[in-house]
Amino acid sequence: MALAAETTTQTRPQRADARRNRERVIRAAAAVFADKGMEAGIPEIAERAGVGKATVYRSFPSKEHLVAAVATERLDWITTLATQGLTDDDPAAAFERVILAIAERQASDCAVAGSMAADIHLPELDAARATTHAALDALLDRARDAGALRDDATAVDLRVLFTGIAHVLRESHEHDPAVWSRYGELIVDALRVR
Amino acid sequence: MALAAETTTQTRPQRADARRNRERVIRAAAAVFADKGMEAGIPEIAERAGVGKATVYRSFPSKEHLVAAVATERLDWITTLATQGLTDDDPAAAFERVILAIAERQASDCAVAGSMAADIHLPELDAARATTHAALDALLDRARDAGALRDDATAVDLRVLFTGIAHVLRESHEHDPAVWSRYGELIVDALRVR
DNA sequence: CGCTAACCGGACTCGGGGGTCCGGTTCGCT
DNA sequence: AGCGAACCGGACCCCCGAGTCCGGTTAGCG
Repeated sequence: MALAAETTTQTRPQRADARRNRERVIRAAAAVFADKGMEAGIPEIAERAGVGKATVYRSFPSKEHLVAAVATERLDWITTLATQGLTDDDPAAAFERVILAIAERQASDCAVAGSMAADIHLPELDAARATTHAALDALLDRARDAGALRDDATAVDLRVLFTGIAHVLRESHEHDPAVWSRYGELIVDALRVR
Repeated sequence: MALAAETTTQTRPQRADARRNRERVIRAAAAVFADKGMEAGIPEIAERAGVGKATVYRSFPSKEHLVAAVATERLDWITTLATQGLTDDDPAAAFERVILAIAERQASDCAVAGSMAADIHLPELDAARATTHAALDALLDRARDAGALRDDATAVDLRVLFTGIAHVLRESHEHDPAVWSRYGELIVDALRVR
């Protein structure tokens, strides 16, 4: 019975220490991915969690599953942000605010862009991606209908621009929020109607 | 004696077959890098050149040297393009034309963006990069002075936007010139004055 | 308290890419 | 043609990260 709802579906009861370690691992992974990006290694995550590699693989069958878990959190965050933006009175300003908020967070958390860029296909992650994509498209549509964006702007463009820029800035260890905000502006300008 | 000037400095005379293989390797590398990006492996390049790995390492002490050789060619091409743009009557149009030309070539040659993104520091390559950077900055300055670009636009922005987008599009195996031209436009729009 | 199932983690294998070595071959000068 | 130096490439080494195994440990129920 004990079908206590967890963050993720938990079919069988586990021991308390196992549950605790799973949480430690996912926290450590989020921290490491935030610093180094999704390409960070499992050994580093395990060490940061104060745990052996095997323990990581106990809760997450492969590295992809671990990445997916963190990425899903970030995608859900973006979805919430974009959905909130839909209720804003000024569609163009709402769009800009959302992009800048994402860019700002990315300054201190590489996993934001990483979650959009990850080339991983697991049901959980695909679903989160689809939801985020839909929310962003809605945000774009509203701004376009208000005459603020170019006709062919899509959420794909957003992903390409944002994850691309993020990739380059991460390699140069850029963490200055001002720089990130500025590139957020550039993205907005790129999609704005001429 | 025999100090015949080569493309790259050649201190000692080599045998003809060695010289021929060097050329084959660099052609193969350019082709592979164009298809797969600078992260392609040496084995693949050697095979494409019809040569063993060791022969690759005979002419190029490390993979970085090989990448640098191809990257320098591409950077020189960009430099020529940008320099020609400087003589154009319309600074804004010249800027746009150059960006679009680069984007168009990138559609079928990943090494263009790769040459700007490569995190390699060899004298030859650093020099080429500096020259390209200067030429692009001059192009930007002229367009800005004409009132076409935002005040803070730099060649660094160009590199960040272009290599970033290229990175994402390469991963999705995008080779359609139309798509590339469109992203070229987006880059131009991003840097345009509002 | 005691016992068993579940869990833990250090040590292991496996695969792939960069870089090197040596026995056989070829160039090219005489 | 003959010969030595230079060159060729298949086989090898090393490192690093993903993923697995087993002997020791601990939770937690009766």
